[in-house]
Order: sequence, then structure tokens, then C-alpha cells
Amino acid sequence: MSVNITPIRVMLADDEHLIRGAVAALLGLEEDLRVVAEAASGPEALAMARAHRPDVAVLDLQMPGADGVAVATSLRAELPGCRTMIVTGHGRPGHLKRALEVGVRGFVPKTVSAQKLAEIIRTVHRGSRYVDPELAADAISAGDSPLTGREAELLELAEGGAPIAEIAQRASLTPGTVRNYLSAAVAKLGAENRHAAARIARAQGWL
Amino acid sequence: MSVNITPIRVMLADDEHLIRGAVAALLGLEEDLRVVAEAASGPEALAMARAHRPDVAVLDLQMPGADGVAVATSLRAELPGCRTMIVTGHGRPGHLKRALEVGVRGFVPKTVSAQKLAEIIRTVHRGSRYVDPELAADAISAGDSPLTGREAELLELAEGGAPIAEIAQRASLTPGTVRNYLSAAVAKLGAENRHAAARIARAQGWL
DNA sequence: CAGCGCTGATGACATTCGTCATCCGAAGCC
DNA sequence: GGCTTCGGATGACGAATGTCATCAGCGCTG
Repeated sequence: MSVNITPIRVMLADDEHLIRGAVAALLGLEEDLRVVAEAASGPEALAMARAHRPDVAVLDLQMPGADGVAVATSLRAELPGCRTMIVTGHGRPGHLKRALEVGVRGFVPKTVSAQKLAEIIRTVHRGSRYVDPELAADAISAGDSPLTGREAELLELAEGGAPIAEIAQRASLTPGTVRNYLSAAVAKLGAENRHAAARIARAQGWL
Repeated sequence: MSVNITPIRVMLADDEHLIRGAVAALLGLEEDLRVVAEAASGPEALAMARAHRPDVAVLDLQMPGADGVAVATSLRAELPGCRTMIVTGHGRPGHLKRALEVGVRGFVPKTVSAQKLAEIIRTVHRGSRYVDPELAADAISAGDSPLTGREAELLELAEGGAPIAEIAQRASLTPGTVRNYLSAAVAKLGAENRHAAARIARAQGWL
């Protein structure tokens, strides 16, 4: 690890200041990494990325404003040279799949050590990909979402426990139609009712 | 800040290795703090505390095995000399209240900086208390749970979207009785059905 | 002791919900 | 062109749910 090579410019985006600061400090100890930007929300991450043009953006999955996958999508369009990776507390299978679809090159849980994270940042910067083995196994065994677009959409509206009438109103649909779609979703997921179905879909990251 | 005073012995418990390691590194830079133990789960935190007898235990609220409040409860009984504090990602009002009831002396969100955390550890060690102002305001405005014991218990069982028959079975109650309690809970919370009520109660930390 | 609140239960009733059959139009594919 | 799939809708039926009244035992409190 030569001292004279240009360091990798890293951006950290995480709403938990404690973690962001601590990780920034630890990564700063690595000679070949330099944390050039930090952000505490989705929109802020985009703004900082535009201003500082990092080589690698390390994004938390759950942030206020816009989640990590959304930020990665925007970054891919705006800064094609910027590699993106996602760090997450509890990673659900569906999230990993969506992340890879929008060009994210790294996906790791927060249970990794800082050393390991530094290595993965290097891996991603090099152009390779890295996905946590355990999350990958979960994603593979979980498979694809069996839900159609509308089914997932209505399940999402049903999540808060709202009655069918309200869901129908918010989706500009007939109550009967809403029941049909939700019934289909419930059957596909093997749930006992729409509320349980919504929980299952959420746990799989299918929402 | 004298170099010669006995350092404060700190234990960190958090299942996210990245955060734990990074915070430990940052706190280690403070002359008067020494991280003497780390744990990644509730039971492990208890075992480490017994072995290393820290002055202050910094506990994450959500850990596998036993949550921060449960660990704090055990620590209070086993190691009365050990002060406890909770660090949490998303703190709900009810959690703060329960934590204070079991003798926790600090309650902060993960959005604080490491410097601030170090200060709070000193404050707690000194015997004072510290509660994040924003979380305190939430807790005050949220007030106490209007739910009776059984109402909360049944709402918890209803959370997964299970049908009433299953809830009744798991609670060893008549389906009719379950409906009555849940109906009362729904009325008290101003919800539209038990599923929405469960969400409301969960958001307030009343479960 | 009388009153009150919590627990537990029963029965009745209206509403909501889940399920199914059926229909239509549009889009996509062989 | 025919077939299938999906979005969207209607109507009907039974089961699950929400609501209410009512009753009874228990423990606490004034």
C-alpha cells in the first residue's frame, strides 16, 4: 500500500452522527482512503456528492428524505464515475436485489468491522463487487417477489391498517377492486389476511 | 482533565460491529475514558459486565437476545455500582419512560457526536442524569399509555396480523373477550381497527 | 362498606373483509 | 388471429370483525 498513490475519495452518508463520525475517523487512519464528504440525509448526500465528486459513496439504507437505493439511483445518473455501496443495519432480501439493479456495487451489514469496510471500499473502487455472503444467501433463498405492481402498491397502502374504503380512495380505485388485489396478494403470500401479508412482504423487502 | 486520575471504565454493547468498534476507538482517544469491554448481544453484555465490572455501561436499545432496557434491569440488580445508559437509533417515548424506571441514567439518540457522547458518559459517571432534549419532549407530549395491561398484551399479540381466534388461543382467552379488549384499545387510541391501533401503540412505545 | 376499575365472559347485531365467479379492455406474445 | 396476463370493475355470499349491553368476581380505595 504505497503512500504516494492518489487516495480514494470517500463520501459517507448516514443519519446517525455517532456512527458517521466514528467511521470517518477510523477510515481516515487508512492511508489510501480520504473521507471528503459526509451527509445526514438523502438530499444532503446528493448535494455533497455533486460538490465533492467522491470516488466511492457509502450510503446508509435508511435515511430521512431519500433512502440509500434512491440516492444511488440518482448518483448513477449524475455521477457515473462514482461507485456506490450500501451499508445497512437489517438488510432485507428485496433491498439487495433493488440495490444491485440500480448499479450499487457493494452491500454490507453494519456488523462488519471498520477494517473489513475499508477493504470493501477498495474492492468497490477497483470496480469489483462485494455482497455480504449471508445477505446474498437470504436474497437467493427468498427469490423474486410474486406480486404484481398494483398488488405491491395496494399492500403498501394497507400497511398502516387502514380500512379498505380509505385505501380505495387513496388509490382512486373501487373498494371491490382493492379487495380483489389484496385477496390475490394474501393468497400468493400464504397469509391469513392483508395485514399479515403486508408484514410478510415488508420483511422480504418486496414493498 | 488530569492524566493521573483513574480512568472511567466503559463497556459498549451494540450488535453493529462497525459502530461499536468505531465508537470504542474514538472514546479511547479520551484520556479519562477506557473501553474495557464490548458486547454484541444482550446476554453477552451481561457476561462481559460480570467479568469486567465497568463503571458505565453504554447499551444499544435493540440487540439480539435481550434489549438494552432488559440488560439495564439485570445490571441494576447484579452490579449496583455500574451506571447504565441507553443509546438508540429511533427512540420512542415509551422506551425512555421504561428505561428511566429501571434506573438508566442516560438516554441519547445515535445522532449525537462522539464528543458529546464522551461528555455524557462523564456526566452519568458523576451520578447525574442526561436525557436527550428532543426525546424528552416527545416523551412528555406523548404522555402515559392509556392502555391497561391486558389491552397492551393483546395488542401485541394482534400486531402480526393474526386472526382473533389465534390471539385468543395464544392468550388462553375466549374470542369474545379478545374482541372486547381490542375494541377498547381501538377506542382509546382513536384507531380505525386493531391493526392501526397496534401501529399507534408501537410507535409510542406502549407495547 | 360501598364504589370503582380491571379482568373475563356471553350474546346480539351491523359492518367489514375475504373469496369467488364473471366480465371488459388493453397489451404482449406465438 | 388467438392466447395469455394484467389492470379494473361488479355482484354475491359467508366468515371475521367491531360495537354494544350486560353480567360477575376480584382487589383496591375512600
